[in-house]
Amino acid sequence: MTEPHTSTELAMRKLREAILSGELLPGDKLHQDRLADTLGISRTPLRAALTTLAQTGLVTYESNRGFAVREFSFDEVAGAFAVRAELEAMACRLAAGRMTETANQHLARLVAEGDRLLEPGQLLPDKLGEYRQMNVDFHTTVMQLSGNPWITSFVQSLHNVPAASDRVIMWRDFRVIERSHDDHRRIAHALALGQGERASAIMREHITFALEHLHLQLQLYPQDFLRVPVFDKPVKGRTGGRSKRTNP
Amino acid sequence: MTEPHTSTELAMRKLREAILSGELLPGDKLHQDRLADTLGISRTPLRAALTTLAQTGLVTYESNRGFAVREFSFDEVAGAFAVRAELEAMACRLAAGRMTETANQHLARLVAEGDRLLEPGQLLPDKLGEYRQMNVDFHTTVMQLSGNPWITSFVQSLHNVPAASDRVIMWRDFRVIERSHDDHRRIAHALALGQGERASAIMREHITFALEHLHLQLQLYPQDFLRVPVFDKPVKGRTGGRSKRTNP
DNA sequence: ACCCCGGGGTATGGATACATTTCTTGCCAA
DNA sequence: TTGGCAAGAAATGTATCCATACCCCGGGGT
Repeated sequence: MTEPHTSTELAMRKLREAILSGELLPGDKLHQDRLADTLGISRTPLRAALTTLAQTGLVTYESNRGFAVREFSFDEVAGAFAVRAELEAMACRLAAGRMTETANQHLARLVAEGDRLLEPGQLLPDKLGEYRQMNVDFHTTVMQLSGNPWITSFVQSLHNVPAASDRVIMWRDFRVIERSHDDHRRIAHALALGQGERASAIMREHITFALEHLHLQLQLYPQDFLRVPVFDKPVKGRTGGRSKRTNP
Repeated sequence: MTEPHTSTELAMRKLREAILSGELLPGDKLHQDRLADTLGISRTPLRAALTTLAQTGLVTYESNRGFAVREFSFDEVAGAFAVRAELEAMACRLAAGRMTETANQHLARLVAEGDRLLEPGQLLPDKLGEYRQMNVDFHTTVMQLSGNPWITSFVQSLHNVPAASDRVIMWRDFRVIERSHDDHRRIAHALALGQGERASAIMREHITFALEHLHLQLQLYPQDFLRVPVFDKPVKGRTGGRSKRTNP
C-alpha cells in the first residue's frame, strides 16, 4: 500500500478512521473550515477527500449544504450483509473452478494461522488484531481467486458500512468464533476439492449467520457498536471555539 | 433529476457523456488545464468531478500523474455482466415477496410501453431512445422493489462500464429484442405471482444472454462499440532507465 | 554507442482569495 | 405569542496563484 504523500490521501485515512472508530458520529456535519484546521491542511485537499468518501458511501453530500457523516439504518446494514453473502457465495462458485496449488496453500496457511490464534481455547485480546487481519485476508483471497474484480470491489465498499465489516469482531462467545473459523476450514476444503456449490453454501451461511449474530448482539449491547443516536444529536456547542481570523 | 447548477456536476455530466459516447477514448489522458478551458470552468470543480468519476470507475487516477479514461478488458466487461446477473437475480428473489398492486401496475405499464414500441415489427431508430429508457426503468424498478439499496447502487456502478450498460442496445436482430422484451414480460408475470425463484432464473438468463450476444456482436463488428485498442497503445518508450519511483 | 545523471518545461497538488448560497437571528406586525 | 421577513453571518463553491513532482531532453562518463 502506498503511503499518502498527498494531503488528500492523508485526509481520507484520518477521516475514514475517525468515522469508523466512532470519533465522528453518524449525522455529524463535516465543517470544512474547522476540519481543515484540525487536520492542518487547506480546504482543497479536504474537499477532495470528502468527495471520495462520499462516493464510497461513508459520508453524504448535498449541494451547497456540505458533507455529513452518513447514518445507516439497521435495514441498510442487513442489506449490506445480504449482498455480501450473495457476492462472496458467487466468488466461491467461481473460485472453485480456478484453484491452483499455490491458492490451496495460501488458504491453508490462513486456516492454520487461525488455528494458531484460537489454540489457547479463547481469543486473547492482544491477538484480536491478528485474527481480524486473518479473517479479512481469507475473504479477500477467496474473492480474488474468483477472478472477478467487481466482487472484491463491491464487498470492499460494503466494509465501509459500520458494523457490516469483517473488521468488526466482538463476539463474546468463543464457540461462535470457533464455529466461524471452522467455516473457513470447510470452505478452503471444499474449494480445494473443486466443490463450488458446497463452498458457496457454507460461505452464504457463514455471512448470513454473522448478520443474525450481529442482530442479537445489537439487542443485548446496543451501545457497543452501533452508536446511531436516534434523536439526540450531541450538537457540540463549541462555545469556546475561536472566532474566524478575518474581521469585518 | 436536478439540474446541475454547480459547475462540478456540470463537469461530471459532460465528462461522463463524453466518455460513454466514445468522444474520449480509453487511455486518453485528461489534461486538467485544457479540459477546464474546454468546459469553461476552472480546475477546482473539474478536479472534483474527476475525483468522483475516478471513484465511480470511469477514469483512473495516479498521484501526481493525473487522470485518464479507463480501459476495460473484455474480461472485466464479462465480469460486470456476471455480477449484474447475480445481483439482479437476487433482486427478483427479494422483490417477489414484496410486491404490491401499484408495483404490479408499474411493471405492467413498462411492459406495455415496450409492446407499443415494438408493435411495428421492428425497433424504429427514432424510438430507440424511448426503448432504452424503458429498459433501464424496468431493471431499476425491479431492483428498487427488492428493498435492498445496495443492489441498485452497485448495478448503477456497473452501468458505467462501457458496453455493460442497459443503455447499450445495438441489437441488429429484431428477434433478439423481441425475446428480450418477452423476458421482461415473464419476469413481471412471475413477480406478480410471487414466484421469486422463477423470476430470478429468467432475469439471470436475460442478462447472461445479453453478455453472450454482446460477445458475438463484438466479434462480428468489433469497431462498433468497444474501441479498446488491444495493443496499439502509444507506448512511450522509456529511453532512459530513470526509475519512476523517487525516494520520499 | 549505451546508460546514467541532471536541468528546464510542464502538469499536478495545495493554499488563499473571492463569489454565491444557505442558515441564523433579531425585529416587526398581526 | 407567533409568524414571517430581512439583513447579517457563516459556510460552501469557484477562481487564481504558488509550490512541488514528474517528464523529456540534452550532456557527460563508461
